[in-house]
Amino acid sequence: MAREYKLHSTTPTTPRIDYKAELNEQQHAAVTAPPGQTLVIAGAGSGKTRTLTYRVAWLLDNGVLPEQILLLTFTNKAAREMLERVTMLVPVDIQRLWSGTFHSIGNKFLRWNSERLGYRKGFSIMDREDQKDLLETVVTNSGIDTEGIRFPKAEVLGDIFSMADNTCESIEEIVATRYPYFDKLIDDITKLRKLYQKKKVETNCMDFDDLLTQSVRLLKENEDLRERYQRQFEFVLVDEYQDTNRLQCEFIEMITGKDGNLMVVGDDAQSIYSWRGADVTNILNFHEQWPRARVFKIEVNYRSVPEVLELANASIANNRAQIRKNLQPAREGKGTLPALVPLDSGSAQASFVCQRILEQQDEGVELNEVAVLYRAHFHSMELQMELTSRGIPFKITSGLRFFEQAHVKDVACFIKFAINRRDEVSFMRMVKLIPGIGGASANKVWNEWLKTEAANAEVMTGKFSDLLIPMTVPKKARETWDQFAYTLDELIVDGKPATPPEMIRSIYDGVYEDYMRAKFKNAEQRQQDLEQLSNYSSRFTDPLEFLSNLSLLSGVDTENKPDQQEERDAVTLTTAHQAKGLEWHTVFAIWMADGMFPHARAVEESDLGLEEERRLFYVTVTRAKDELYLTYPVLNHQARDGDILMKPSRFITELSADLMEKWNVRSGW
DNA sequence: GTTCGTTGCCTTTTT
DNA sequence: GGCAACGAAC
Repeated sequence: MAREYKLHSTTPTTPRIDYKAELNEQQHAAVTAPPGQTLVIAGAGSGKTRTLTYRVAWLLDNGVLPEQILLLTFTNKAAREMLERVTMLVPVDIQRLWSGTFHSIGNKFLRWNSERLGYRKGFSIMDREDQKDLLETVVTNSGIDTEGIRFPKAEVLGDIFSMADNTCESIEEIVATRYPYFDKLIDDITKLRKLYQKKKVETNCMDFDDLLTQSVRLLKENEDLRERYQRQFEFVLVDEYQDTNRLQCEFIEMITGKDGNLMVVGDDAQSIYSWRGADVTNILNFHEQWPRARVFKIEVNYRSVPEVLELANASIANNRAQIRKNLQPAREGKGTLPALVPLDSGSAQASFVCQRILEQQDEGVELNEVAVLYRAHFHSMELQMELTSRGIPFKITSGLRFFEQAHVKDVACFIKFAINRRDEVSFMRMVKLIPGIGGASANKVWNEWLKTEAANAEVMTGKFSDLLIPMTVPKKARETWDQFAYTLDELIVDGKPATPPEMIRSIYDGVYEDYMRAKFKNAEQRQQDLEQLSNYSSRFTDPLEFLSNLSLLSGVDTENKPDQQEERDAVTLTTAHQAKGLEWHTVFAIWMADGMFPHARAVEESDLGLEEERRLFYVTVTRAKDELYLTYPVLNHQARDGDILMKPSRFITELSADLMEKWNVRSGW
């Protein structure tokens, strides 16, 4: 006979949450859905994050261990925010929970198991620029004649390969559908892809897409790993499912298993990443892949006033491919309609936005509650200048992320090379910083380096300087070259890498300070960036982990900003894409002119392109809680063609005029 | 042959 | 403002 024995928990018992009281009926149904496969269709502003958060809390509340939960989100920031909210509901050590983007989770798997794929330990991660550099050398060494004909540049090749990876289609299919003008070059492109893949293994580097393709390969080819991970991750949750692609879908399948517990949450009306290979059919045909899946809908919008929501609903109704939803407002109307504001010029538009922001501030709206959204980064230029000259603080999600800035990448390439001594891209970047060394000389020293033992050894035993200084370099470069070699010595102490902050200090003091002063006008500003980088790095003892985080997290500044900066009251400037999941009291959507939004190129592509632009417009307007301004300049001044007459966006003209109020703005004198 | 400054052209969205 | 192509200087 068996005896029942209970082990008392040393932590206080989890407080039971009153889920019924804190959630609406639809949310409650999704949160407490039984195990199995679940699709949650959640409209804009319907408490999608809230639902997922409570789902995680509910699982923990029902005895699921944090380690058994895998939470996949679109950005690392979203994962962090969700986990922070979970801890407010239930006492749990969120470190134990697995959460993050597909790439960061894939990276974790690969760090443990890269040898099984023919890689060495401690591979480097290449960003798009590194990828481009490596592809350039692959093309040059391939012997393929790229002269005369219109041969795709390295960047375009990277896009083609990436698209093939993410959609799990062949090069032939990708070229046929997206790059028909390269039709005759398919053989060359396919050959280059093979060469590139080989080169990545040789240099022990992975690009962003490898983090996923190789993870999927790893799980497909190794039954033991597949079983182990499937057993561990009892509950898999996926956010923003409408923006997943074929490859991510396979990843989910591998990690969940045919009968696993999977909950995906998304809104097909907000699918805006097809250009990156996202496939709306993932969400539209979810039940075909998972026949026993339950479907829940959440159709109450808590965010926006009815006036804003009506405009959004009317707009998205023009799209054909979608799941019909009936999004209902929970809030009371205010009686003011969204504003349609034509302005004379781009600068008038900037002035208008600034003036309205100041007026709003007087009315008690904090700057944190105001955002300006646009289709493309360069749309914000004029506004940035105007805001600066008026002294209105703003924070901008810029085109370049922290890690992508030249000076940060420069410093990182020293660390990368010191750790992965086959990292050709980093080596090249590093030595080309030396005055007098360009591509040709760099190639020569690289080939010499490859012949040394240190390039192939697991651990670095000798000194870099002993190997590098005897090499022949141009006379002009000699002195700096030696200095570089000694700097590298400081990065590896007794075969062990120094700590990240020590490395950064050595690189900066040893060589980079001089370089930066000579090269950049704003050296002061960049020095502060590196200071911040060093601060950030101090939390890591393993440089590899530091580097992974640097390339996979969206940036140091968002991750580790001193409170003062983070809390500072400021207007947000962002692209519509990056505004995903966020909300503000007042939203200005600027450059709402045809050709700008929708973007001219997206319209040329196909009907599908236009529908995606409309979904992006839908995302834009549904960010507004109370006030929405749609502005566009009537005249667009261009350096080459002079003034061009602009028409309002077709997304505005196709709407009934009584959904908004037109403002006639006149300039003062 | 190699490096480096100058000129002219173009500008979507990102993990 | 960023990048490729071109041409001058080493």
